[in-house]
Amino acid sequence: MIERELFRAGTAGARGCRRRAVRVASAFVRLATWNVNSIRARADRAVAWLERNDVDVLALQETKCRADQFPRHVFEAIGYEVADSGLSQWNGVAIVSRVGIEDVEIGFPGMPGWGDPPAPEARALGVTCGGVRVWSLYVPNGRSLNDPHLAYKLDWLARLRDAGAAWLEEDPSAQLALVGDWNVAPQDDDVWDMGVFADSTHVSPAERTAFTDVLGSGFTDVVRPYAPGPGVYTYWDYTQLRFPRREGMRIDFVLASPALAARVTGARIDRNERKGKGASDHAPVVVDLE
DNA sequence: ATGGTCGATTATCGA
Repeated sequence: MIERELFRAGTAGARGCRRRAVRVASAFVRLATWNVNSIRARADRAVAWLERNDVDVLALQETKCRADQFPRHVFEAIGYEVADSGLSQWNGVAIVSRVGIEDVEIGFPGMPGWGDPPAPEARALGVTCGGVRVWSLYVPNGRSLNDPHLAYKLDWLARLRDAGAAWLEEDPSAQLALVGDWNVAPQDDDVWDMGVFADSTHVSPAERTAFTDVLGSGFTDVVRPYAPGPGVYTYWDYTQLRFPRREGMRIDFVLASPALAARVTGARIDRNERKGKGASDHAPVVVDLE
């Protein structure tokens, strides 16, 4: 981080200039994802968190606002660009970046829809930031094991796997990040008590297989090695005193392509951000790159 | 005690 501050401040000496030559190819170093549960309710908190944590690119989920309602100005005021999927009052995602945003794409190729508008494609937003393709994803909630929303969720994940495989086939050296709220707890340790989830979504074999299939198409969970369980979660229900009781779920993930995974130097889940009045029910997940 | 809490849109619904 010291090197990086020198680089940004332009105060590095001759030795720093050599570092700069190396750093040019690595346009950003800190990537995060956060289900904010309404960006309007959380704008001040999100801005304070960004500044405190020196984050370059932040993918947001559950923005819960139309494009015209997104509080762009508060992010632009601190030097971030904003891309917003903008179509849904409920399921929207966004990406804010201080290293620029290019090639904005709403919805991934083959992404299935659900019913009528508000547009289901708002669940996925792809942008390129500093040579890294970042997808902010809000995977559908299956609601319950017999609900047609679960079949939709499984289809959605299967199509995402297909898209991911196609991107990597086209360019095996691509730096791709699939980040967001996956609404899947892939391992038993990713919930506090499997007994509670016996007949619930998020832990069903079908959902876990769908998630694992995305990994199988060439992606890696780059956070788990730096934040191993058990007892490590990214979400705690507002009800039932779940957070103080440490009863949560690990359902937010950063999946990286091989070229991007090779750049990862660290990761953490910011559990502190779940504390206090005005918190989202999800914690931010942060990945450092070199 | 079969709820408990948020958020958005308006007495419910989704998470």
